[in-house]
Amino acid sequence: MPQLAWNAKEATVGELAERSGVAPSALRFYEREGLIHSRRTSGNQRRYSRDTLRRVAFIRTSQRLGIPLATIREVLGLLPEDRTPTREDWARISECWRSDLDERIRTLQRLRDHLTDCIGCGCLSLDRCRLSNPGDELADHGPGPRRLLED
Amino acid sequence: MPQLAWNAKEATVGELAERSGVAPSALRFYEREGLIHSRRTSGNQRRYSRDTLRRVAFIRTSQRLGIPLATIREVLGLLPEDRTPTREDWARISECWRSDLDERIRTLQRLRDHLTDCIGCGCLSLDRCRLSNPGDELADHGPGPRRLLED
DNA sequence: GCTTGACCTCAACTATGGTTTAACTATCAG
DNA sequence: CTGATAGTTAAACCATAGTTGAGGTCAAGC
Repeated sequence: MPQLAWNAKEATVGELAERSGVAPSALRFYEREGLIHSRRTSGNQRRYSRDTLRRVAFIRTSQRLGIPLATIREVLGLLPEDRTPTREDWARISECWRSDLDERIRTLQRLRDHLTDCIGCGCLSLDRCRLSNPGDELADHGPGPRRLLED
Repeated sequence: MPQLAWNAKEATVGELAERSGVAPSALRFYEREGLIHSRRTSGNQRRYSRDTLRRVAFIRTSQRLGIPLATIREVLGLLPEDRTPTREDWARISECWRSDLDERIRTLQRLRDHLTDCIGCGCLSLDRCRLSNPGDELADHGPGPRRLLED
């Protein structure tokens, strides 16, 4: 059984995984992607400082809001590097997501209203229907599944 | 220059692509995935009946609403197979997306409200914050990017 | 000192929604 | 009949967000 206590000392991947509820493979992936950082022991094992737990919490929460990792990484870059982030620091960068959420809600509402219209007229045709016309107000750029309904 | 007129006769992939604004590769992909169907000529080339254009329009529109192809395929299965779908048929299956959209809008609104609370208290911590707790009201099942914030 | 469990890296695989490329064939206009 | 254009297939590749497995190392308890 791994040591769950983590008093003022560093954590291993396993410990951070247990504390955060995030799989070790995911933590290594986040590190590879530059979202979290670690010190290495002489034997090349990861050691995480205590504020990494909050960092991981922020990442997971942001993902639940539908934010892609690349965007989360950018915003994490706004945290101060010279000191441990304070509650105000976290609150400040959390603000970044609000306008994003507002925007997505508005977009979905517009789409729903158009859909209601289009069900009424039964159109859903390429040239007549506003829903079918991407240039109208939405555009998904590039292939592959990325952010759905992004602006 | 391909024949853009398509009067009461069948269309090739290129023609359907031009009319629908969807790349030929995507149309072949949709066919492989069972979302559209075609007749084959003696030389193994695809020929699409005219109502396929509307089918493709429905697919693209649904994708713009954030519906995954697998779900779109299921709903397309509700169309009558013995006759060309009428406007009422299209309107009927379009209804399927409304509750889906409503649900997603409500989910995003809940998340936004929680976020506003959490910015206020600056928490975003694993055990205290409602946003960080997946079992609460949202759950993303399985790995990989699929529907974001689905229910 | 040895065994056990946890760690390391790298590569391959999952799923979604396609695009791109290679090698080959069909169809049509002149 | 020939050449251009458009079609065919399968396999490989893109991004996102990881997981899984192989093969090897580290650290701690006994």
